Amino acid sequence: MVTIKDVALLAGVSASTVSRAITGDVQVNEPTRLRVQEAISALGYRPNRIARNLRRQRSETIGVVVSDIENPHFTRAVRAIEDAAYRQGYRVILCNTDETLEKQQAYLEVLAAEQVVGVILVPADAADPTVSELLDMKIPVVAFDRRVDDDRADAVFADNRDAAKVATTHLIASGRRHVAFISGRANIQTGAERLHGYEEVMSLHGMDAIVGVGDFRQDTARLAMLRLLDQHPDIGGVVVANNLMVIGVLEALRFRDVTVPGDIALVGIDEPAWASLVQPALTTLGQPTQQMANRAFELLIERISGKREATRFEVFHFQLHVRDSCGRRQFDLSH
Amino acid sequence: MVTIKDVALLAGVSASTVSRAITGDVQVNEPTRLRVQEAISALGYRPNRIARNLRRQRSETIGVVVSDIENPHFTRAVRAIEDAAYRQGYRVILCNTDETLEKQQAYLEVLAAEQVVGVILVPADAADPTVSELLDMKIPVVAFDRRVDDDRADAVFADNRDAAKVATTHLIASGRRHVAFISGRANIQTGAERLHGYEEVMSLHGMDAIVGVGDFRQDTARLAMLRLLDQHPDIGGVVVANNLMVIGVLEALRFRDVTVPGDIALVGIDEPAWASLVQPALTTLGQPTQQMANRAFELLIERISGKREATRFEVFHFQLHVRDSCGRRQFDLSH
DNA sequence: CTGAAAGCGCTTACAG
DNA sequence: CTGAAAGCGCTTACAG
Repeated sequence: MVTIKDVALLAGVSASTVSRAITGDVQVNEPTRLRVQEAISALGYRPNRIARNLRRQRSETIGVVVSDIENPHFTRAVRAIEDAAYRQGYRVILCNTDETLEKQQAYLEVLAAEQVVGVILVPADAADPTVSELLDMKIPVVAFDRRVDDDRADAVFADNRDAAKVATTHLIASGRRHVAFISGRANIQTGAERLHGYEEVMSLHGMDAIVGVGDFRQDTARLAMLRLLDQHPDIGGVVVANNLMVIGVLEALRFRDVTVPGDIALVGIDEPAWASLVQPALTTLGQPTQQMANRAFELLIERISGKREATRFEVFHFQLHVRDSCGRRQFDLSH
Repeated sequence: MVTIKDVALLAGVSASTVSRAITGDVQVNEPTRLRVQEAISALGYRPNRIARNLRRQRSETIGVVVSDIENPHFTRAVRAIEDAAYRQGYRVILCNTDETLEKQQAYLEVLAAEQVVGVILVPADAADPTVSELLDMKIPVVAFDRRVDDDRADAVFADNRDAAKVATTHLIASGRRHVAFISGRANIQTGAERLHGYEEVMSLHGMDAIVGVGDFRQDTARLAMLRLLDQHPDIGGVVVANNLMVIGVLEALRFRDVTVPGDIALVGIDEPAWASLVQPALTTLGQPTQQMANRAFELLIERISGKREATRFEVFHFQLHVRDSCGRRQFDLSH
């Protein structure tokens, strides 16, 4: 391995000068700077980042902690963050928690030990004290998709309660009765808020809530939907709390020969790439994932660079994409 | 920040002893080990990984370089790698190259400077000399999905030529004539091999190849399919070279009111989560992405631990999933 | 089994 | 503008 000393020797200067020529924040005589550059290319020297980080007491790495990168919402978010990080010279350490507190804590501790400059976190548990430990260490944390309890952390999320309200209202307005809800995990903020939005609209219309308990994953959603079909044969519509569960619900409906939107109208929360490809094309509520991720990164950078002291929450809004799964377009065709 | 010296002071031992008590590879007297442990918990000490890495001249981080994590094939692979890495105590730095040599080189250089212990790489360019530079530095590289030219790198990939052959043969055997191919990038190994497999089968049957040039992305595939429909109104089947392009092709077919499998039968290479949800359900060739990723990680660990000297290539095989988009099931129903 | 010392490869006040 | 020196927080031969 070629070190800064080798470069210094070849260029006939001290290691200090080589260092200054590289970082470029201090004045270096132009001829000597050139000689250093030549020596660097001649030797193929690459500064050892670990040594630099130790000396500077900081890395150029951010931690990105999501529940599961296979969820298209988080895939897109991670991609957007990685893009922005690359442009600004930061590295991204990717962590999946599977919504477990254990993995979240383990990973946050690793990130602290790695001296990351900041963390974007989809919190599995808003009350995790490890988040506060990071903040105590002056490592900024931006919560994504959900909030954390420690109010020193910024947060970027969407109005999940409103999304469920819009979805439920849309089904009722389309003439559906006995509208059911396949919920995500109630112990996770997005899951709880989407459920509450649904319940609120149902109670507003004097209707009973019909909830199938899922956990944001395909398999349990399929089971929940099958059970609901047994218990409530009169279901006329269903709101599904996230994209992965839509797959499970569609499987259940096909298995039971229930037609969509004929027998049951369906609205999915989240907008996956395949929303308009499935049969029938899905009516969805999509959130601006990419913008949200970009904003989360910007907020983190503001903290890293010390530009901002006050905590900031930013709330984004879902958008309704009306397609075929709630029967709306059929109405349009009849005109 | 609490350092090893603070712990040593509180425990009444030297920093060396604290270090040995933590790493645990050298004998430490049980009572002193306990005192050290107590001091560690009392102070909430976490060893600084950067300092450790600098001293040990290696990190515990691997680099994972893919073309685009939004491609479901790579999403799944990255997730599998991250899981395995977590279990073995490694961190994952995620890098997307968008199939460009520039980003690949920039990232590989960053990973070298970060002193990663190994790299799993989906090469955008098999001839990139930066790969050899890594190998020169004794940083093992495992190529994933494709090979690299430097034969010191292990490689895990699937038999892409065979996949295209099976897909094309399946369409011809289903009675389709004028079978077209929507290709990926010909300058990328998987793209070239899939194209060659198609051409081989077509020429074997004395048929003319009908190729729409795509680049593995949705938009260009849509355009390519539209153009093909204009030029060859008699197309009876189409093989699509990857999952993202299937979306574009289906959009084009719908736009032109071409029915699947009535007018055109379709086989997609890759097995995305939505394969059985689209209408009609897609006949696909799926590769065992998760197994491949796990194997790639194992190969990397063998190199990192110095257990193996010889380069290894491992070839996995695609599996045909017959669904509705090539009309096969309709045949079955008629029995 | 334990401590003192050296050193990993940088950066950065401090002089000059 | 440049160099010598100190030091970031660890680990690890070397003694004892």
